[in-house]
Amino acid sequence: MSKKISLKDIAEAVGVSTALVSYVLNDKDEQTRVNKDTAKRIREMAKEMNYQPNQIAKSLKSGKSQAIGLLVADISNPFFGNLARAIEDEAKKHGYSVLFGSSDENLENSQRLIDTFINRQIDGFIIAPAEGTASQLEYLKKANIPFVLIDRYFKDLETSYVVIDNFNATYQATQLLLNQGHTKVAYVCYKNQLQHTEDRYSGYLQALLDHGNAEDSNLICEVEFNNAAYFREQFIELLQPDRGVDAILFSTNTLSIMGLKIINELNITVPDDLAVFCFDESEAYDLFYCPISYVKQPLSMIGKEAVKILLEQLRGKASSEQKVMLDVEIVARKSCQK
Amino acid sequence: MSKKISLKDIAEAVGVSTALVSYVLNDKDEQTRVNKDTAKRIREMAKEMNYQPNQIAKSLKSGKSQAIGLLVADISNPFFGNLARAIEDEAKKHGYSVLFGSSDENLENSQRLIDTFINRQIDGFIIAPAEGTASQLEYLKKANIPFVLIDRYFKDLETSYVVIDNFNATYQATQLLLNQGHTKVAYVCYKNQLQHTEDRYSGYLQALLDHGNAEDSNLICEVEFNNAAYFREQFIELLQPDRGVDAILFSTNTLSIMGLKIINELNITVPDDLAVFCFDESEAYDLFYCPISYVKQPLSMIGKEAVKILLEQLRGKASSEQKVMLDVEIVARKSCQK
DNA sequence: CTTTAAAGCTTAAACGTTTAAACAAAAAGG
DNA sequence: CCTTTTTGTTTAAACGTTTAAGCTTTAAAG
Repeated sequence: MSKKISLKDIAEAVGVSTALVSYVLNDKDEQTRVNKDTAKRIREMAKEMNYQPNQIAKSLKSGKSQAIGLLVADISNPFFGNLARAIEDEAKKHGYSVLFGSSDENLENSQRLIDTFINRQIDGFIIAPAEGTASQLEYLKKANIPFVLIDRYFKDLETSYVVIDNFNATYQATQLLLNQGHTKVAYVCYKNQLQHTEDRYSGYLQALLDHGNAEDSNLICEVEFNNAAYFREQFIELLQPDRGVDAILFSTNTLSIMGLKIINELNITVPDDLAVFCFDESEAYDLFYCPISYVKQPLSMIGKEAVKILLEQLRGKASSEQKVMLDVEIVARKSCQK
Repeated sequence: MSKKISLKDIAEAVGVSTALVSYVLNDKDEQTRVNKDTAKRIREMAKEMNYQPNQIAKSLKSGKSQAIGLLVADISNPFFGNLARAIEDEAKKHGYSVLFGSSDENLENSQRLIDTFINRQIDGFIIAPAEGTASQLEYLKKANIPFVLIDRYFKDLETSYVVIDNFNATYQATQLLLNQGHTKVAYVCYKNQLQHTEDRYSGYLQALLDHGNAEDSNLICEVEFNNAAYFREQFIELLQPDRGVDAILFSTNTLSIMGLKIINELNITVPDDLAVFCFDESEAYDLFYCPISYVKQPLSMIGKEAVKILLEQLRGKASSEQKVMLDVEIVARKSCQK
């Protein structure tokens, strides 16, 4: 019981052609008028021999691999892990498998993964695109390979995407902090050209302006990705008493966690010394001595929608790009109080 | 620039047979004495036409898909997310892609994923096996499909695996708590038949005994997987003052997190009212008001080793099963002090 | 009876590769 | 000059499917 069983093996065992076996096992025996008895014998033999169809051969014939490629920044980041899980579940429901790859926000990694996945004939992509990958997406478009962006998108690129309303997310969070009476609300973010980064900043800024506050570069802590030392330096600087910051809004989960650690180190008390509003979910938010307020993204919804849209495109209902913008949930807890 | 380019297209463009193109693009032009000039023309044309080999066709021919299947309980659990990342990186280095699937510790899900992956002709598995899946693994053995277990293993099943020294992990943690002067060290674990569950319990128990304490069922909180309500009930029961518990050892990361939440809810102070020792890593351990002690697993090492072993098996050096048991790191911090 | 239709099955090509074997032409050896 | 070797290339089969088209045999219709 070691060798793989093929259609041919079944055909020989039953004494028919492979065509007939194929018809029956694909439930096309009605349309192709296979004798009921023959069909039964084929089905029985397939079961007896424990036949497992070779998806590779099917794929080669059909040109469809029934697989989708998931490209994220880092699968070990729970944010992407949760997205991956939602995508896996939805894909599985429709008979699709998921290949994943982590780009680490790096251009070449992203390109290599795209190439690998194309070679593997994946039917489509779900991508959380890294900065500067617009040209890679252009290429996919030209090559007619369907894809859906998640988490991030490009304003000047016509693609399908499922993102959150980033502007509104930070707008609401900032507004909440301001309404609580905080006067110097700082903002911590990554320095990059991605649209969602800009949208989040705009939301923060607009809330400030609408509240009668002026834009203040002293309140902004903008750091590079993957540079913990630089973050530490900048963030500690932001917390110096002379800056007078009394509230902080973090714009991603990684920044939130890194920030909270330093706040603890410096023995700053939340929310008495400093109010805090974080982004995304983390077990840590519940376990912090002061329950952390956060912007909650509808991760399962994002994953589910992305798969749905991708499948529609695969099925040729590629009517046009679909752009979905989902609302976030503002979870306000003790950490943002005055 | 929409249609896929095949060997045939290049062959026609250059005016040679597909065989020659195949030889050249696989760098076999030396051995097969292809004319240098022809080879150059083929290479140039391939580049010009942006040829991307069809891995599906290659796989069908070779019987090797250059893909491995990763089966975990839940990819959104950071523990598995981190393992997945380590596995992805190591696999990528050797030209392998990774398909993943979450079983949710469920038998049928596990079987379905295995079947799907076999259909897809993955070359081998890396599996964190769910309870009761021994027979599924037996099947893989019989079918000669290479696999390596991670995190868990079965004592009476000859397989390759990469796990931690679970006995030692809980032994050391328990001993540390006892040496600090805690007298009633409770143990929180899942109720299942998995070997690592038993090993961890044995480690805890042996430490108690070696310290002159007796086994005490009042100190054990054993709960079912995926039943938060039951856990809450049992765990609160364990914390009742009359039980006199002064320290707790959690045996997994999910139990740790759930437990800490309830400890917070009940306003129990760590470590004054109760010492705590957790398992695995979590951002929350650093951000808890009292830094949490924990048993740190060498996740990248586990992932890396698992891939290495699997690849050795794939390359036919299937000398015999390889069993790797790695040491954990005991990170003792304030939470375990008296 | 003959013709037509229906039922039940097989043949063969195709998907994009790989690779052993065959072949032709040119070069070398005698 | 003929034979052998070398060089450079093509042919064709194979991997495991799918599926249009063709082929028998039997049944129905006239």
